[in-house]
Amino acid sequence: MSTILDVAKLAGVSRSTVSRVISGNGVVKSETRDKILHAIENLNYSPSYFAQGIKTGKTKMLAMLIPDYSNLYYGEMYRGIEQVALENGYMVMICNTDKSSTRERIYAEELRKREVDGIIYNTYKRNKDNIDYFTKLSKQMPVIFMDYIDDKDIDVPYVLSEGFESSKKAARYLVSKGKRRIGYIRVPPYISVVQHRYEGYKQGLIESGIEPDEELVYQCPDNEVGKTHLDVGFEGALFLMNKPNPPDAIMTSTDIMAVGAIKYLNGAGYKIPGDVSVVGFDDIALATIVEPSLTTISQPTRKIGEVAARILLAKINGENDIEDQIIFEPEFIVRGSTD
Amino acid sequence: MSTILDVAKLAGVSRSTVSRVISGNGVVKSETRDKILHAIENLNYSPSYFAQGIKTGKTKMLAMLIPDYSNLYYGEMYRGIEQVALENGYMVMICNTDKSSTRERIYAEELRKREVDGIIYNTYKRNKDNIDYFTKLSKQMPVIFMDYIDDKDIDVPYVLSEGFESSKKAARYLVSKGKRRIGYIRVPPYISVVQHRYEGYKQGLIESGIEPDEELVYQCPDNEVGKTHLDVGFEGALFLMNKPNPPDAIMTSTDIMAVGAIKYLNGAGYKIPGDVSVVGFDDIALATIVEPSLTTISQPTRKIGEVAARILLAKINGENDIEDQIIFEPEFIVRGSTD
DNA sequence: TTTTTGATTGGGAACGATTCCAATCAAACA
DNA sequence: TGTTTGATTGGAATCGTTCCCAATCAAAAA
Repeated sequence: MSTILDVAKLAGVSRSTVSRVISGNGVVKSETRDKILHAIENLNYSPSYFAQGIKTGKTKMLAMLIPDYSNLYYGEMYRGIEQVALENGYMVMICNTDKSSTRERIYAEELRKREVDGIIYNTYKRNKDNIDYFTKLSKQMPVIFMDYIDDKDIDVPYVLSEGFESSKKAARYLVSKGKRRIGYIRVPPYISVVQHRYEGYKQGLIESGIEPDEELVYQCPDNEVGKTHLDVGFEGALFLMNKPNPPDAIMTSTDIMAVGAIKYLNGAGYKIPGDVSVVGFDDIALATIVEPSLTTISQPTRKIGEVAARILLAKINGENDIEDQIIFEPEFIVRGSTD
Repeated sequence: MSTILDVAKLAGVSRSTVSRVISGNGVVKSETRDKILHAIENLNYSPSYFAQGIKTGKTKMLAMLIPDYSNLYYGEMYRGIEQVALENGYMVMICNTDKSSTRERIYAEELRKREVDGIIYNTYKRNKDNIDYFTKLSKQMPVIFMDYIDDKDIDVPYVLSEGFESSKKAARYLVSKGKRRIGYIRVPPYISVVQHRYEGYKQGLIESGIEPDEELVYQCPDNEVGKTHLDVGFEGALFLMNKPNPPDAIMTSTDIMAVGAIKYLNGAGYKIPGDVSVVGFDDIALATIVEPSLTTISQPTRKIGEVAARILLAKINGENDIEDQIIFEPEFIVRGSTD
């Protein structure tokens, strides 16, 4: 690999001048620039990230923490992030935390050592220590919280989709379709958008004149590790449908849970949506693969990733006055599992 | 962030001595070592990857090129890689090439600049130029080809699953179940394991006394971009089932294609496996989610990732005499789509 | 023609480690 | 007691950049 010195020699100038054209800081006469550009071309030179990093403190590297690689919601978000990153000469490191708070910390520590320029933080457990850790971290370097909301005035950058109004809408839609016993399968109420979805569901029932019934809500136990949303959905449906007075519709916190529920319902011989309607949340690709296809609330997931990456890059570039708390409006999409 | 000099000062020794305990090269008196370890602890010091990298030329970073993030086969492989990497202080960068040869090159170029220590190369198109590029690259730095096989004596490191024998077995199984018109949905015959699977299918038929019928083979057109295996499977099933004399079983190159086929068959009202049996290849998680669950040939995908990572790390550490061409034997798993 | 000015360019220190080589020192040997 | 030896340790150069500051140079002004 050739160095800046080789380029300088070939172009007949000094290191400094070459550095100026590479980094774009400072002026260089255009003939000189051309000579240097030529030399760079000839030598197939590219500056060492190490040497640059040691001086500038920038790695041109972003990290994305995700709780579960196999949840393609994050895959879709990643696509948006990757696109923006690549356009700007950044690379993205995916850190799969497997829903473990410990692994979040291990990765955070590793990322600190590696001095990544920014962190996109997707968490699942919302462990208080970790939230505090990343909140504090966000004062020192660009960090953006995804899908995290405690109250809207919290002092960290975030990007998320609104969940309350859209869930309310879905619940009301089910009622308008003649459903009366609408169940819900949910993850534990960690402070998060997921809780808002649940609140929206309840509010939707109330506004439709139906009293929410705790009997129709299945919440997966808190402490079961290694269990996927798919399992939770399956078990939730099994649990709810075997009640003395089972639901005629089921809403869930996420699409994957809805797919799990559909899997149970199909297997147990229920007709969807005849016996039971199902509504998910996210609109992942799987939503159109399952049979019947899934009515869901669609987040602009890819867009969310893009926006998060842009905010991060802006902050890295020192633009601190940008808007860094963004809430997207999702869209209710009707498919076969309700109609 | 504190530097090695801070540690040296606090411990009352020189930079060199601190460096010796960090890198583990050279001897240090155990009392001195303890003092230094204490100082490191106190200052929460960790060496700068930049400064280390500039001297050692090592980034402690691996890259994994994958053609499609949403194909969870790669997700499972990644888990294996990640585990080994993390255990050894490495991080893995996932590079999603979206099946584009151009993007493969863009990423390769970027990775060269970033001087990653090793590359795990999953490709889809097997573009000749790129194969050559990575083959040449593999002479200069650790690169491992995944699922790639032209002939077994090719001179690059690789890890893959055998596809011929297992596909043969699956075909024979279908015949033993009374199926006679066994179709196949496949991707174009780029040099690869996928071709071997197809050959195995044909051989299985021949050994069962059935003449392979080209009419029952659907090969997706070569030039359609943005089309997923899922789409191919769907279209393949549609194509085959609407022939004058449709198949009574369908095998596919990959599970995702099989899922696409199942989606069509379900939608069109065929009974699986009564009217048509379906067999996939890979055993991804989706295989047990679809209805009916998918009979398939199971690769030890995670293990494959682990082994690939270990080979890479060995090479990085200069162990060049290790075995670096590994072939795994997959397992035939019977589920609802055939029984 | 000499001086001033602004545009370019070069030189050198710095970034934070690693590593070779020389220096130190105490114990062992003669 | 003087010398050799091996174990530790320190010093200095080095890796490939960036960036401040000083030097150079040509054109414009005097």
